[in-house]
Amino acid sequence: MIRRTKQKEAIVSVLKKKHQPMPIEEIHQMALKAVPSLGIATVYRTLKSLLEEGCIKIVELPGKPLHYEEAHKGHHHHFCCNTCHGVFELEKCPSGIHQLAPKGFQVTDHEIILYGTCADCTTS
Amino acid sequence: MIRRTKQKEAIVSVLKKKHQPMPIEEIHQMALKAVPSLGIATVYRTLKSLLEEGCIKIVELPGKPLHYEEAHKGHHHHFCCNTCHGVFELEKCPSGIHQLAPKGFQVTDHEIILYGTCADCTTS
DNA sequence: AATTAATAGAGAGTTGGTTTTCATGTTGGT
DNA sequence: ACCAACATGAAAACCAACTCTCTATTAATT
Repeated sequence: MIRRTKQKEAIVSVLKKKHQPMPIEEIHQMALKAVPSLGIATVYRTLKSLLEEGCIKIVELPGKPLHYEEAHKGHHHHFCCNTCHGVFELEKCPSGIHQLAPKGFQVTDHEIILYGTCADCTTS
Repeated sequence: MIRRTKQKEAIVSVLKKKHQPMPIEEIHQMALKAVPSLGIATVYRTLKSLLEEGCIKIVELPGKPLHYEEAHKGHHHHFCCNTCHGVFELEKCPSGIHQLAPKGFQVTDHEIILYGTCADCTTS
């Protein structure tokens, strides 16, 4: 039987509130505000079960730890801020990208990552 | 004084022959054919100095160990084969990608990765 | 050929991220 | 309120990638 605990609720709540992919460490930091005793192992365990339930999904970014985001969003890509290291979602996705592949190559998926400075870091 | 050793030559030769980004392990495997006693530490050391000399550069791919490729190539992106896990270079790069960013975001760089099946794996 | 200082190889050690262990605490059903 | 099962927290263990340490080897100069 699966139980309802304040730890789980805190973690899920963090992911619901921040609409950006977050690394484990940041999820832990934010959830600590609700449950100060929260251990990192519990964050790992909870994210693992949320993944298995299909509620969240993993975002892999080169050279960064795994990030997690809610699963119910449509196809999209990401922007990584080189200043604050935040990861933001991009709405649009250019068509025709698959044509970049050489002849004979079958493309099933693609990833686009933009790097630069986010709006907040640009103005400040 | 910097010396010319068969180990270094073997490693450089591997990178020169295979025109694809390779992970350390694969570089080691191939260079072992020329120098059977070659230790992995030497591969790391040599790649590090080649990086510092600017002869090679790092290719970071989500969820994969660092790959290395020769540095003198122009701007390009990569294709990852889900079957043989080889990484291939793409020649073209679509323009206008930077316009995917939201207002106020400054884009300085971008990464595109295609996933699928390479020509060899498709036909066999 | 001898010298000597850079390089190599083997294995130990480190690092960052993640999982496991186990004693303790908590939840939900009775 | 009680109890059994599940969940938690802390620390240890784990893992893969990478670096360091130390002794032996070897390239380049003499």
